[in-house]
Amino acid sequence: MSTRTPTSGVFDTKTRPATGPRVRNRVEVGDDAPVSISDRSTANRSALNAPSKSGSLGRQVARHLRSRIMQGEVSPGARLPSETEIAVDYGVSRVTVRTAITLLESQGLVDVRHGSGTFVSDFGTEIKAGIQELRSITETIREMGFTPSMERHKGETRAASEHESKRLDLMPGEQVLDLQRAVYADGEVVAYSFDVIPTKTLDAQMLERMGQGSVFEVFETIGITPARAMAELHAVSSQEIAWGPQKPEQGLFLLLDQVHFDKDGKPFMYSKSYFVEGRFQFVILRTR
Amino acid sequence: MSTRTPTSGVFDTKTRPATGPRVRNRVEVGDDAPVSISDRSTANRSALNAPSKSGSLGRQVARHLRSRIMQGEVSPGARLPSETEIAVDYGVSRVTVRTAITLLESQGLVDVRHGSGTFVSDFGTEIKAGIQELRSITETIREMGFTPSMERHKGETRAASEHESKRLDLMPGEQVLDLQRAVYADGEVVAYSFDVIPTKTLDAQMLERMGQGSVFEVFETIGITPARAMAELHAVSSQEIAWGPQKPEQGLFLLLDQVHFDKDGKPFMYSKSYFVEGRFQFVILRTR
DNA sequence: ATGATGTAAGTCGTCCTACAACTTTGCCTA
DNA sequence: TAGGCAAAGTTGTAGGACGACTTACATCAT
Repeated sequence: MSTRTPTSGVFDTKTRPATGPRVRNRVEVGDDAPVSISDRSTANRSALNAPSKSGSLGRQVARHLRSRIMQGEVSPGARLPSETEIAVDYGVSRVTVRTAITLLESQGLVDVRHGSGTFVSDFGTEIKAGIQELRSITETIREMGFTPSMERHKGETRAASEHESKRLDLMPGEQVLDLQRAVYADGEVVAYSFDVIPTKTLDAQMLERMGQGSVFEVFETIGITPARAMAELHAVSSQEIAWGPQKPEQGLFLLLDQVHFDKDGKPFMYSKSYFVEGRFQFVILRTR
Repeated sequence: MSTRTPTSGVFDTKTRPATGPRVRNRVEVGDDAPVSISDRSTANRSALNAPSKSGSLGRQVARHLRSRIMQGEVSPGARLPSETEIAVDYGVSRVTVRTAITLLESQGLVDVRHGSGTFVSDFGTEIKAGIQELRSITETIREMGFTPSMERHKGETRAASEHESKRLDLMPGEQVLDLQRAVYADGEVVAYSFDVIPTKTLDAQMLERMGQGSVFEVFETIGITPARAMAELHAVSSQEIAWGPQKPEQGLFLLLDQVHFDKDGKPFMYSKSYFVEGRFQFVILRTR
């Protein structure tokens, strides 16, 4: 933020130096700042190696920028560094930065204005609980600042129903793991989760681990990366869904009925998540 | 449904080998076809002028490609023409095509595979009723293949409530138009819509027109373009919402509680849309 | 015949350079 | 003082080039 005007004023004949209006501290890149790999200017380049080396460079940069924004490094409404600066910073081309920013913009996280700059969306950071980002329930709860936990109510293998077979693209009668769990946030029930997982590609050990932690983590270990989910939304009023002492009185739920696909487009899980109305805020950012 | 047949699809007007080396038995458009507006090779260039000249070139191309895909010009699973071909076809640079395709990919409409091509997502075309695309209810109904209509139940100006003032960023007690309408699809009620619109920037004539057709169209005429909407989802069970002969028995609704913003981030409408459960299918494509 | 292998063409990913279009701001002029 | 001009900074688009990846096909060894 050091505001240093190029006061060198080398040439003041009669017309003022051709200094630009904006007083921003430019870095004078072109002249005396050769691009060195170990240079401070490419500080963020290495940061891409650590956790997020999957996907194209553009996606990696997008992920990294996203996390920086989410952590509040740039406050909502504020301007990001210019595309050129970011490019130098990460040691990539401006094209790559642009694809990254295009992604962030389509997520509603930033707001690109031609001729002016790229700005952090005013409510972009509130979308943490957004549905459109594909992440597990526990992940979402954690990002909202609560402590997630789960209680297994049921976990057995059985034959898939006709409806499930259709959704999961299975042969009739194939075996599936039927997992029923209650999801807690800070000790309060927020959802009841019903997962159906084909057992074909799983061994007994995997099945056991499914019940404990995050189902997605187990899938990761066997090379299945969730890529997309097709979700239907419904309002449900029923007493047949919940259980336990915290069973909600009115039995009103928001149902997320979804099929999960891996990166090859193969369905690998069918889940119905009944969110207790009022205890979990769903937010969607709709864009053009 | 999701039987992944690598369909040789109905995409190009010409036939095309599935994938691979593709010995270029095609028409060799790019070479001897100087960019002429009336030329066949740039047939789609002019198509951009008609209805969708707003936004950057990349967005225009994205919109046009999107509509082509939605109309079934390219069947799900089939490959799109290469980026270079599309670029020639539209008379734009490959950079522009890439930004367009990046947008479509982030919407889950297509699936880009490095070294192979860009493919129409297997379920992308089923997302017509998707929430994340910002469009009016009537628009959505029309895209689903039904005929939309509306019946105004109430339309009066009054002072904004505290809750509404907060959402719309108004001074306490400012005047708003309270619009209550029933939304029909092929003659069947699918939703009850409650819109609240600040009257500050509207004259009497506008207010009258709001009640008739699409509210968004009226906004368009005064230069307000909806850009984003922040929506909350809720399950609601109540007998106080609906009216008329088609009032649903069980009173179960999916509530879309949303604030609409223009391109400058100013809120201009607050609306609660109660969708009758079971009559309207909400689909969300969740991506990483 | 069969299977492995190399090769070539096609396609997306990234880079570079340059310029156009737009926005902001200061300064100058009228 | 009000208005307009100009320059710098920013994003948008263009064109060319090359690398990385995928796939079909020809070739070769077995």
